[in-house]
Amino acid sequence: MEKCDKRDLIVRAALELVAEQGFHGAPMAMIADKAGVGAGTIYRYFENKDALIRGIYCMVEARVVAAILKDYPDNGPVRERFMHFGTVLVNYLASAPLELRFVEQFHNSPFGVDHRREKIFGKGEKDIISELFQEAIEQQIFKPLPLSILFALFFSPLIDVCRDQILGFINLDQELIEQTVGACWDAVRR
Amino acid sequence: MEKCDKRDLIVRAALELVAEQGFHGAPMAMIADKAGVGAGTIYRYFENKDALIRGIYCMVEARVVAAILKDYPDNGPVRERFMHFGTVLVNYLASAPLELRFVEQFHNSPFGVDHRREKIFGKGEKDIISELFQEAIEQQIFKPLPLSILFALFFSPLIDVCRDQILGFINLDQELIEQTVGACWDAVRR
Amino acid sequence: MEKCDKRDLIVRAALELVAEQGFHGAPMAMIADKAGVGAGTIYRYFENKDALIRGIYCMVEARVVAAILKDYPDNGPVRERFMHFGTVLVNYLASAPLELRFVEQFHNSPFGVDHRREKIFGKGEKDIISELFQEAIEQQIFKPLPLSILFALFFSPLIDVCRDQILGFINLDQELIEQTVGACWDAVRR
Amino acid sequence: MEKCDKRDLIVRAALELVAEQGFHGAPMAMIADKAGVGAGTIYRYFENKDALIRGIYCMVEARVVAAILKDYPDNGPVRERFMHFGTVLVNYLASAPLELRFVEQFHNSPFGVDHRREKIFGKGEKDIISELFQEAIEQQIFKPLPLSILFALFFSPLIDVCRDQILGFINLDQELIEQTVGACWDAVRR
DNA sequence: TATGAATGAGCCTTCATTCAT
DNA sequence: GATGAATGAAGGCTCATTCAT
Repeated sequence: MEKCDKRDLIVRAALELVAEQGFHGAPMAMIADKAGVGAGTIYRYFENKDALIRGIYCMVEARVVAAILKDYPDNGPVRERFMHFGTVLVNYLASAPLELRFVEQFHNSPFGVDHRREKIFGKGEKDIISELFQEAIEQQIFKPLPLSILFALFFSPLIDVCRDQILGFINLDQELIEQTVGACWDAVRR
Repeated sequence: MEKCDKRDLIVRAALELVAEQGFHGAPMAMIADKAGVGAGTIYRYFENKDALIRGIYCMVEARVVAAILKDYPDNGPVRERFMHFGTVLVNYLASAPLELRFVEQFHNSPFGVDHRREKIFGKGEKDIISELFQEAIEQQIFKPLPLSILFALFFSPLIDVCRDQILGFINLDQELIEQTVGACWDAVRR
Repeated sequence: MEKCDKRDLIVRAALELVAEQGFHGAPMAMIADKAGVGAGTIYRYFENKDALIRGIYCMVEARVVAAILKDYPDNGPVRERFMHFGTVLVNYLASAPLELRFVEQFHNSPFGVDHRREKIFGKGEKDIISELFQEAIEQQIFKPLPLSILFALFFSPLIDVCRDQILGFINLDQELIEQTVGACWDAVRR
Repeated sequence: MEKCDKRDLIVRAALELVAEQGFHGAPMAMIADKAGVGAGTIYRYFENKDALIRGIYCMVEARVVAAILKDYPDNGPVRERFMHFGTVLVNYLASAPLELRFVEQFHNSPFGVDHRREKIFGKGEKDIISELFQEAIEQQIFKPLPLSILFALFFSPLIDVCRDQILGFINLDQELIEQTVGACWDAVRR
């Protein structure tokens, strides 16, 4: 319990610092300080800073997936399920600035590329989202494009929009979110 | 001549290093080394590392814009002009891995946010692309969404796709490019 | 204990280097080396080089004041008290070459001017020496001159003499010291 | 002519920068800039930075001596001649902040010590001031103290007072100057 | 297990000096 | 003679990581 507790404190502190200040602004000592633990303690839970960063990413990813899958309309029509994905994703990220900023930092770094490579060429345990895309392609609901292009068409704009919302460049409301997700749907559907 | 020569060597070296190794992997000494100049020389051309990075970004941005505007069908129908933008952009970026990787590093950093803020809230000298978007909105060709959302819908997937191409995750050909750009068009058009 | 130990080692090393080689001749790395600590360790005890220098100065000043106040004839006649100040000061400084050289370096530097300004215009917590001067002025024992001029008349020659002694330009003994301090007394007294 | 002109420009620029910013604040490039010459040009007139500094000191010293000897009452009584030295010196230095600040920088540095050593133990070309001190000692007007102590008693306070005037810590007028020089006379006379 | 002082390699930047023009 | 771009050693400082307690 203790162990998990500290680990969590460390992760939270690092997440916040990286999100707000970038990797540069998150030295281990500062993370430890913010977490209220000794600097050396971090190394009990993570082999080194890279491992810590990757650990945080996994956690964030898991949370996002969990959010998306909550109330997921398993048996609804394809469009409804995609709209669910999109709106929940935007609602989640737009209200989780730290997670979003962190993820963006992560994606552009040696980490990001490796992680993406792993994901695409890796053992490929089927996840529910990929499956849904696959299904939509097979049912000829989606354009006959490679999976990763469809991913880009559907998710990239949403993440960008969340970032702009967080940075105060736009002001999302539910209607705007639905319109935007709808636009992404238009991009992928036949 | 000499002067331009050195400046250019420095820029190329820095671009390459940042693109391949990230900001972390591009210390000034290494940039100087790769450029074949003394470490101090960089500071004759750029006030400091930040200025160097920003300088490179501006150069890359200018090049991309130049590429996009080449053979731009000024008087063609809106859709044709957008397709031109999209395909030229993808062709350019997919064949310019260093520029693309650099730009992505740049966008996620204090630099990037500042730059974006400047662009959105700044003096706002009308650029040709914004004008085209504006026009398409007014003509009710585009969905009635904020400009920055339309930008995200149209450009984000394209850039993501270029990245995947460069990293070898997909294999673009002209047909695929056109289909992808077409999908982006579907996202923004009414 | 450990902490004080290292801090002290650093201070000693810096004092010695600055005294012997000037500020220029005392890079942080060399100080660390001489102190037998890592370069980074210095920054655990002092925010930066400036703070280190100022810290040393305060320490030296405190030591000098302590030396001067030892056996101070609180209730003796004014002249005796001044002679005490002068002779003890010279004896102390003439036997503390490092302190003296350091203080001289310090006085001529941005530090020195700031420190002097602070002292003269600052909150002005009354120190025992200023009080004694004030008393001597009020009792019309001293010439009616501004305090800082009296300070100069009494202390400047003494410090100069100490420096010459240390540099081997003269050879002080107790008699000479007393004669010199007596001369300074002649300068300030009516 | 040209040559002397440039040399002078360089000296003036360096004097000003060193006086105002200290040695740290006077890089060769900045001196060259302020002098309106090329950086390399300085090296035509001075072997290196040290030589430049020493050259400036010699110039300043010569000017001060010249000022002191102007209207020097060759045949006046000893006291009058000393009062002349003192008052002229203070008047000169108090109105020449750059020279004074420079000299103070110079004195506390490897330069200063070497220069002083040279002066005391050097070939010892008799200068007019030393001669006057010597004379006063022999006539038993002065206390029987070593020459360098008498120098310290007479000159140190005056220079200190000038510095305080320049830094705005006191406000000298002719009467105050005379009183102060008089006090210095009291220090050295029997 | 937890700590945090200590480390030292490495970073960005400055600047005295040189040398091709 | 004059220039100033180029150099690279050196400086102040940071920070991931270790280890004695």
